[in-house]
Amino acid sequence: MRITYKGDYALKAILDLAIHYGDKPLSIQHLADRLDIPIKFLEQVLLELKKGGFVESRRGKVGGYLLAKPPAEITLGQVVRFIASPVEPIACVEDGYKGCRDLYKCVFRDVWQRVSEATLRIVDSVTFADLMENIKQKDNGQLAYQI
Amino acid sequence: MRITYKGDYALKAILDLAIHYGDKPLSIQHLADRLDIPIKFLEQVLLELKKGGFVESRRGKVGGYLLAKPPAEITLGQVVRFIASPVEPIACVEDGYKGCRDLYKCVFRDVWQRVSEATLRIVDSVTFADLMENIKQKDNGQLAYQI
DNA sequence: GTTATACTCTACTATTATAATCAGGATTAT
DNA sequence: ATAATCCTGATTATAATAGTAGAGTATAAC
Repeated sequence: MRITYKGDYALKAILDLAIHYGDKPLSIQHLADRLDIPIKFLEQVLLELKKGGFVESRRGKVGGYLLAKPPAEITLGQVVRFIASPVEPIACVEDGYKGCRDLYKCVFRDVWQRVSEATLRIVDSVTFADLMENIKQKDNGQLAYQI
Repeated sequence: MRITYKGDYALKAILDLAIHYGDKPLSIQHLADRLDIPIKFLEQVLLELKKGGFVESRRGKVGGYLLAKPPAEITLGQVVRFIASPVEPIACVEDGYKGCRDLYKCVFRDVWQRVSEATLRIVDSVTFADLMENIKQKDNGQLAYQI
């Protein structure tokens, strides 16, 4: 697994929307400013997240983005797998890989498999509600606005 | 952590040298043929591995490469950290990262930290002697030549 | 119904990482 | 000597990543 800027932006945007879950929509402009993300890039990311069912949007004057589900129902793993690179650490599970003559005998693959599983166990167990809780703890019971 | 072809090649070359530990040197040509790696690319990889102290080389007519240490003293983690991309799944531990305004409060970072640790626990616990043992088990007590 | 505000969509560009290739030069056993 | 082998540095090709640009569409408010 490798978290790119795009994935990082996606996670932060969702966290911000989670913090404002139940409120009015947050505009792209607003999110971009708060999260320090190039606005046109964030547009693309949010559109993708919408297709993935993570967020909803409202157009027009009081439009913006909303979290599509309660924060407790979205895990880091779901977002990472959807928007970022594969969780697997190596190409040998992907198409067209030709580094192995006999994949069944590859002893490395077993190790990468274990790494994948360990990674998934972690990212699939963390929800955005958990992250909000962590923020409160770090910030004396407040939901910090600086992400 | 993301294993590239380069890292994959490095690991396979070391495994092959481990299998032949105590024998005559293996030439780049030989390794490239057996492992199905572009020879000029493998040259670069082996040179790098030499600088890292993983392998030794002999020039001249019966030259080639040798493992610099017993297979039991080289872990996957050592090689991966040396030759491949960073084990950490994200850029926020690297230089020049500007996706966080306040790194100390970043709740994601804690998760990536846990992923790193879990990954390291695995790759640091596997030696090339372990891998050789696994090959034997997969191949009815033989050390398979097809990697 | 006009307008301001916001999202939507498609295409393009720059930068970097990855993978591979090329052309020789240096060393050493025989 | 010479053939086999490693050594060195430059170059190229491809793809992924990150970011930019601009025209279009929907909607709430007036």
